[in-house]
Amino acid sequence: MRPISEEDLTARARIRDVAMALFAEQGVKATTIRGIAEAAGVSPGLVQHHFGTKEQLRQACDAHVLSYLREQVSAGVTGNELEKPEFVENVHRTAPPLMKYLGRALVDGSPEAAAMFDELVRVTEESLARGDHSEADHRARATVLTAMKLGITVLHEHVSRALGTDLYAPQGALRVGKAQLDLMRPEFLGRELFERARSGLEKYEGRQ
Amino acid sequence: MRPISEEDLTARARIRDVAMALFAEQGVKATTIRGIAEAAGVSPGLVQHHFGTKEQLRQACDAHVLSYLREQVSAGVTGNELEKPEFVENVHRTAPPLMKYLGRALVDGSPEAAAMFDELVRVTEESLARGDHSEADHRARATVLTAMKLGITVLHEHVSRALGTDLYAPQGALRVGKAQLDLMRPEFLGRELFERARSGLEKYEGRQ
DNA sequence: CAACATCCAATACATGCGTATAGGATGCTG
DNA sequence: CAGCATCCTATACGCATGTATTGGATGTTG
Repeated sequence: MRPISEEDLTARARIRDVAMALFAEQGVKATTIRGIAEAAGVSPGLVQHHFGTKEQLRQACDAHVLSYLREQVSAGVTGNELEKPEFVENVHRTAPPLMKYLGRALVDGSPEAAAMFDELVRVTEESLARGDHSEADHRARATVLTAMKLGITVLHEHVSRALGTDLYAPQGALRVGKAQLDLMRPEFLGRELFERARSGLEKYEGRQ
Repeated sequence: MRPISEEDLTARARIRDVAMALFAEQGVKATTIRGIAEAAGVSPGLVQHHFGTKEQLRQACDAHVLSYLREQVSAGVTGNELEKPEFVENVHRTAPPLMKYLGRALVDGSPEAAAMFDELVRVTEESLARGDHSEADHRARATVLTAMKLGITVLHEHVSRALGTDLYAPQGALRVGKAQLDLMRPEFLGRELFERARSGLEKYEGRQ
């Protein structure tokens, strides 16, 4: 698995990645085709050649995060890749730009991002209902839970500033992860999953 | 206290309110002066006459939410207005657009909104440190707490959709409020404040 | 080698935008 | 009533942007 540098990527992929970064930073409307082209080191015409219109480029970005996230989640959950350090390492290197884009897409009103939000609420609700058969408002709890979780992503810039550390750097992610576990009632992750997460974080802490 | 309808407001205030709503919905860059003018029922020139440039209009919106929020918070906390139903009623009628704007301003990169985030982190951290003199990472907990809380505001559209109810309608706010209390460890609000919040919500529930 | 598809750059064009400017209507003040 | 400030509209201008078009360079295929 060779390290992927920017120059190795095809122009098309480079344009897409740059577009995702700029969309995430400035929003779709404030990002220009010319700006993307310049940042990617190509001509504006090439952007158009590969993606047609700006809207289609945005959809390509949406599709890319969606497929990436589904892929990694299924690899991490169904396949037991989570234990492998190389998997974790790889995720930590490639995920941040995608997460930032997802956060912006949620606010900018992308249908794909909205669908992903709904899906997260659904699986969270199922998980909650499995552990607690009372008449509690699982839908509301699941919604609040995913909104809070994603809220940290959406507000990553402010979180990083308040922390004095980049949220997507190891120390930042660690502090935020532990704080989340501290603040949350353990029941809602399932005691077992909760402990697994805590021990995972502490093992990670030991490595640093 | 007469009910304030749109027509009672001066043109300047009407423009500001419309601008806040459009900025919140679409973002600053995607909102046009002409769009604001049309929605406010005035000419584009008038927007310019009252606020100069689009950037100055944005700053005026920032200043307005800031002063409003500080005013209401101080009235609710230091003054004991929180018990009065008319105060609560008034807040519930006027606050939603301002909260939506604040949420968007945090993502769009307004310095004022960032300052408010930092201030919230600071007071939250002080509150946490007051109740717990251990060596816990109060800064991280405070940051995560405010990011989560504001995250619900920023993602209000998705929260409302997942709930099937407007977050800023009474039932929606109630469900979300209760879910937040359910998910959070009580220690972090302070036991006393926690119970006060819960009883307040339930009293409110009884009214509906 | 010829024909062609693909990748890429350069130019041109129409549109929508922020803003500057000029002028009209209204109400207040001396 | 005269002068003036304020509120408001209409028009115009310069600029940036999305996109269409044209043409060249490169590799691929028959």
